[in-house]
Amino acid sequence: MARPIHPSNLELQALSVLWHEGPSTVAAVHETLPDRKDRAYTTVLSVMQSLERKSLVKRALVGRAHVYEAAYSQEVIVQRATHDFLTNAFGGRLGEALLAILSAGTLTPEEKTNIERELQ
Amino acid sequence: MARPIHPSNLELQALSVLWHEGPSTVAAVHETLPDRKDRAYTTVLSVMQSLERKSLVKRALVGRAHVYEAAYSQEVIVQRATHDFLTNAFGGRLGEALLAILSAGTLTPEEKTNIERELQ
DNA sequence: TTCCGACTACTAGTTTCCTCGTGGCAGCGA
DNA sequence: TCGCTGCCACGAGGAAACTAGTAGTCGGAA
Repeated sequence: MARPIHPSNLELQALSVLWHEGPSTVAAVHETLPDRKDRAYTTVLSVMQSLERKSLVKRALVGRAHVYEAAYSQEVIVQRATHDFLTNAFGGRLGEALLAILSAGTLTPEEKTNIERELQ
Repeated sequence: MARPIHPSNLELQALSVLWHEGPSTVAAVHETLPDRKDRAYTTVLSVMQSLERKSLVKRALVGRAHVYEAAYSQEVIVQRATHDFLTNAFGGRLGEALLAILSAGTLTPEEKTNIERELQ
């Protein structure tokens, strides 16, 4: 069982909640999913269970609720997803991808300086 | 007819071939798909047919072969895919996404200056 | 004790992808 | 004319992904 298995899009969303909010209950993830789509509680629960099956999250009992925690860092998981995205949408052309992302929104000044530093 | 429908990953790859190589036959796309996975000719054919069903490509008969051409520009289609990627993998955080892409490969100097210009 | 609310386990249906095989047609070379 | 080759239409099948309902458990309130 080795390598972290590729999470699906919705699973990725759930993971991104865990990375940014820390360990969370199903209910908390349900509230926080970034695409804000209306979903049943049990739908999110199923996603979390699927993540657990893939060993992408760990689970702990806290009080009556189960608290889920990402098992791998964002860097590790997202690297693969990024590579796929690059290949699928841009045929691997980094430059095009960066421009597309830049035009998808705006950066805070400090993000901007981060990027500029990274460019060197 | 409305909105261009969301292409799947493989469909996106096929489109990226059309955008970069221009109008192409199924055989040409088959050769050129960026992930270089081994696939049957008919698999790629199916993908192209699916794209046509979604009106994402146009088809013309040239000699005995059908030549496919993207019906929408890369910008239009990729914008949506980029937004989804951003939401799914980064909860919408542009900065993180940019850093992830930067660390996925290297830029040519001219891409680099393009990006820097865009940053302003 | 009993009942209610919060949670999870289990299960299942639908849809979309991805994959490819089969068969048919048209042209070309012998 | 016959057969081969290249190309497409059609359709099928399996695997995920996404969705959600139902039933069961457990703790706490009444």
